[in-house]
Amino acid sequence: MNSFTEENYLKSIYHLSVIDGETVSTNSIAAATHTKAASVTDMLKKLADKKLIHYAKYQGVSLTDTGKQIAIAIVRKHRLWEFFLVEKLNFKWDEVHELAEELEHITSAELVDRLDKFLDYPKYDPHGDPIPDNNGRFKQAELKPISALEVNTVGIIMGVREHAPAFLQHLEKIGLTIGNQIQLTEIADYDHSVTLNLNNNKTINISRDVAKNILVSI
Amino acid sequence: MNSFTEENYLKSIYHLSVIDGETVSTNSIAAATHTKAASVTDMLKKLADKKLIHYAKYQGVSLTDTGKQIAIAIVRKHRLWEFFLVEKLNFKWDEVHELAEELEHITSAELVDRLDKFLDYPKYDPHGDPIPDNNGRFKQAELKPISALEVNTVGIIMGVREHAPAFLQHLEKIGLTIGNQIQLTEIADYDHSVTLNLNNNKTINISRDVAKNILVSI
DNA sequence: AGATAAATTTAGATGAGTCTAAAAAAATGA
DNA sequence: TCATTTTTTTAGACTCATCTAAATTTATCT
Repeated sequence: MNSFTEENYLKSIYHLSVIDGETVSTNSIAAATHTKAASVTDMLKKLADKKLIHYAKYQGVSLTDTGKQIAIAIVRKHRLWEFFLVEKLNFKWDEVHELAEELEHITSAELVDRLDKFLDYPKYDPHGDPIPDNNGRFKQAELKPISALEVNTVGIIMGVREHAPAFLQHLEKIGLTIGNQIQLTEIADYDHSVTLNLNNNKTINISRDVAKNILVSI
Repeated sequence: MNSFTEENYLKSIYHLSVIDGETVSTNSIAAATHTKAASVTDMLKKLADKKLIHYAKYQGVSLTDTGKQIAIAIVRKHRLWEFFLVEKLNFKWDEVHELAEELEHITSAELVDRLDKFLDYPKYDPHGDPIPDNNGRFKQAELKPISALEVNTVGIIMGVREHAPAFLQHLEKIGLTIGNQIQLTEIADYDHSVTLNLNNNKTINISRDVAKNILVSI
């Protein structure tokens, strides 16, 4: 079996490869796992020995099929537990990420599948991320950050790129959450901040940084 | 915070002190944690430094108030998760112990209390063990092993002393489970095996070893 | 291309938790 | 009681995951 730590490396490599493309750098893994590059190198050798990653010195890494399968299984667990925490235990969406970081390492595959059934096979977690099925299959809906929309575009908020509680609490505070319909009415030339019309007729202004981290379907 | 490993030692010491009385021996802890006595001694020093146990060389150990509080919190989590697994995810009572051994180490106290509420504050887990409330309080019902009953006594099965899947599966097989009413009709002189009448009018015979591990209220 | 900067790897050390083997203390029993 | 057995502790070593500091490789820039 793979240790808690090995699982976290695989998960980080997976997430980074989705964002940064096929191969992932040692430094980016160090940043994601809150460790130092030297520690990452040690672990990469170990994961390569186990044939969970493709690794050539100085060349970055990518997951093998087996490694990817394990990573996706962890992501599945993480998102199902998040859904459970919000839907059944009434946690708020900004409270569940840390908890799911622990729960995702519970080993039993049987448990995950039963949890999935109990929750009635949800397709998306509370942050709008797709939940892989028990074969690891899922489709990422075609989403764009608000920062990439043109003026007058209408969209529905489907997810976020940033899961930090501070960010999610900020969204709560300005009145944005998953499912909201928004229309982009203006992009400021000066700072690229964005003005949105909500369908409760309120108008709000968000910074480019915030706009980059909110994903919509159009 | 305390590590996964430290928590398991505290839990083991707690369980052993319930069975064996106030102070617990190094060897019994080694057996309970599947380690060697030398490893236990090392850990006892560490737990004593943290003031979680009272420890004097060669004299056995007992939990401090703090240590006991932590141990009971772990027991509470273990039993709540077992209840969840059986009641909500439809696991069988012999399947949940191992899973709960992992789940009991999830740290959040908030999570446990919300789980408790979600489950509607259950008083007993699937094996009949009492679930401590969020102040660590619980009452152990007055239970006797069947092996301690006299002939003709009627009782209701309330719990088991042994949680190994093999034992629980054996009970399933011979038709005994929690809530069953039984009447002890005979104790064999030869091997102390016991004959029981169930309230479906079936009669079964169980060995003394099995009788010692089934707890009834009379 | 050559110099400098950045990224990565190696070398050697640390702490947690475990082990075996040997020493020390406590319990047992003739 | 005192010799023997059992229990417990000490001593020293190992693995895992981490670190810092130094060396090496790759990338970048003029």
